[in-house]
Amino acid sequence: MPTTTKAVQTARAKAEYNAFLAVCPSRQLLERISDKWVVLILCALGGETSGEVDGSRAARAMRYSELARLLTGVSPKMLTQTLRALERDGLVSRAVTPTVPVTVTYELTELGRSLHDLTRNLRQWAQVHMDEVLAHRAGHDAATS
Amino acid sequence: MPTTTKAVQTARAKAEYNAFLAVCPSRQLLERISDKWVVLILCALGGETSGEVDGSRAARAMRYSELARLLTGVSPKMLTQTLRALERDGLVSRAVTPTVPVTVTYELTELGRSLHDLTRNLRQWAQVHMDEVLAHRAGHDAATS
DNA sequence: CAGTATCCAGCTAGATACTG
DNA sequence: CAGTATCTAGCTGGATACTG
Repeated sequence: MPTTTKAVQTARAKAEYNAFLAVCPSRQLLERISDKWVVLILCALGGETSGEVDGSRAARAMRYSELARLLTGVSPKMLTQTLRALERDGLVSRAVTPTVPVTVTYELTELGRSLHDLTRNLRQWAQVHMDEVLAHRAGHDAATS
Repeated sequence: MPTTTKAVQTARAKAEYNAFLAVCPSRQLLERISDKWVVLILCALGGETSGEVDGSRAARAMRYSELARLLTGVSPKMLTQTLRALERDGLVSRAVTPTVPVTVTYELTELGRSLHDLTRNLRQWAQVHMDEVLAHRAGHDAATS
């Protein structure tokens, strides 16, 4: 069988590879939070609008345009797309108030807040270790050049 | 000035946007760990070769080909590229033993292990909450269809 | 106000073949 | 064994214009 062997092997490898991915739940989580707009929206709705690490800001609901203004440079497409995805996963809730014109607010759910706590921990680690990482990177680049 | 206005506005928006990104250190960290091969390599070198959560497996050095075999489906290009990036950031160390043929092993550094601890926490959260997320997602899809 | 629709460019990952 | 080199295809995100 000269024609199938390669393809079969590839398919098999793909299957195993997917299996390996599947057993790593942190992968699934990363798939959700590794999107840059997700992190920023989480920050915004979680109340981290400044660079502070006081950790005491309250989560609050924000309007679509409010988010758009805060996440400077986000296109309506990405903002909507990201918010929809987060809503789909039960991390944010969307509330429509039938004023004229219509008012829509987004807010972290309980689950969303627990995820936000995680990203806060990430931020914590980052603030402690990223300098080290960046320093090592710079050193490595200098040594290699 | 009819021609510059738009571009200037865009550039300004980009700058502000980058500033907002910069104040969020967790973004930088995510930039590093959100790569799927990074997570898998961290898992592998951290000793999480199975889906177990016993948390007691020791980190160990692994050879290039060993990693390639474990991360089924990874291309040599991606494997090398990812390992180099991790080495550059001081998260893994690369050791060459001048045997014939040459033997190369990779190992988590102290910093790498601390990052691996983080991904373990992520895995923890994922195992607790991902079902909830996926259930909500399924429910949302069913309601929307 | 809060989106939707469309188009396009850039980057990245995968396949593949080759080498010290 | 442990990579490097090259090419290409697909997806993602950004710009932009339009609408209930």
